[in-house]
Amino acid sequence: MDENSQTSKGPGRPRDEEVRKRILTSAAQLLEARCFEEITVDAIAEASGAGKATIYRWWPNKSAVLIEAFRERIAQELPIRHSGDFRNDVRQMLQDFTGIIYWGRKAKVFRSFIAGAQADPEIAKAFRDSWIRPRRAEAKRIFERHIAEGVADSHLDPDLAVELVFSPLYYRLLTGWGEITPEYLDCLVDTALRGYLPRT
Amino acid sequence: MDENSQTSKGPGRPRDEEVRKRILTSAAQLLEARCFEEITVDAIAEASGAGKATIYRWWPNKSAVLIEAFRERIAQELPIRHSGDFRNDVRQMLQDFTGIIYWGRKAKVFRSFIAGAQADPEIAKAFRDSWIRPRRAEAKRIFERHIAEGVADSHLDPDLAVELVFSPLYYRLLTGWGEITPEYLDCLVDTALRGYLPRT
DNA sequence: GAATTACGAGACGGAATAGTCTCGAAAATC
DNA sequence: GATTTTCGAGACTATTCCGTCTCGTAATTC
Repeated sequence: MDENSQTSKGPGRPRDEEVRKRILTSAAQLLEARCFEEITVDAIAEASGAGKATIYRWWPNKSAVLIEAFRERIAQELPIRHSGDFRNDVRQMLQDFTGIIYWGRKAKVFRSFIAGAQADPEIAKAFRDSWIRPRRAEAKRIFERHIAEGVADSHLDPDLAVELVFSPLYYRLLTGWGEITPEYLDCLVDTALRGYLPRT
Repeated sequence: MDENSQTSKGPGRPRDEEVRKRILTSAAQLLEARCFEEITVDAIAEASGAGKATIYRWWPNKSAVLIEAFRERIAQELPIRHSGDFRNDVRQMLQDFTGIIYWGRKAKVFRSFIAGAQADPEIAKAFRDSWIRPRRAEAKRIFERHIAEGVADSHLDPDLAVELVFSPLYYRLLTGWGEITPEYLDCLVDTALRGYLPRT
């Protein structure tokens, strides 16, 4: 953040932004294969073709590199589709989400990050800020929309509703109890949504 | 398991079962304070007053000690109370559960174990077998009972119902998003159970 | 009492790795 | 061209910790 301002200040060779990007890309790729603890600074250096000293010139320590790699390369936007149908929207949302954190290439990254978060508050905060918060906000909007349209119960707390449908996915990802299949998502949506419809 | 049979076989000093218990107790205590990776065999030896060689005579490696400590000292039974009232039973179940994994002294152990499970399938299996499976079975019985009595919907899948109410607790434990308060449990039960009542 | 095995204490080997430092070359300012 | 800073490469320091081994002692069998 502050380092960038030095880039074109005084004399001396300017810092190479390309190197920084290469390091982040390599770090993100390593996160897809190994867990947080298993990734070494030497491995990041070798994979990116950078020197270790260069890595430590951009970041204060290993965690900082991996956290920024997560923020910039992993936790990207997840476009939310709005079909108009309540059940469809929720179902689609869960499927897209599962595609990223469970079925996809990056599933290991999420497991690894949540694992790391248990011992390191910095990692926990980064995970919440750059992944959970935006995802919750998007999902909440869907529920609010359907509540406003009268499709969902007006007494429904959209925050809680989001939490209720998404947490089973984290549960299965992290405990390994049961698989997440499309059929499972169907059951999940059916069961959860029954309580969200307006009372007759 | 097999070692025990040697205890009173041939000549030589018999193995001291008390030492084994002391080691497990110390390991369990250490789990309450530090995370899985931070606990060293030396620390277990020092805390229990045992020699390192003795530890390695009982277990093949560090993980095995901690896993057995978890199984024998942490994941104990959680008595389920049955009041007869559907909502009460579920509410009480969630509260007792939260008391152990979130509010209690042992909360760190659970976070640590689930973290460890992400990188080590042995830990994952131990956690599922000695904690998740029995807990799910107990909770399932409660739902089945109320389904049989007609209080809960006959179409309700008890397994899925259990998963839906418990996973938000794991979610908050592991992500640190939001606290688990008694009020939160109330909302959770209210919202989740709305979908579980018989259709009119 | 001879043989055998477990015990506590702790030395030891061996491997891994975070972060620093050194070096010569490259790229910028003045 | 002198100076300054970054770069890649990798040596180096310092630490940590698992698992084994040794030693003297205690407990048990035969």
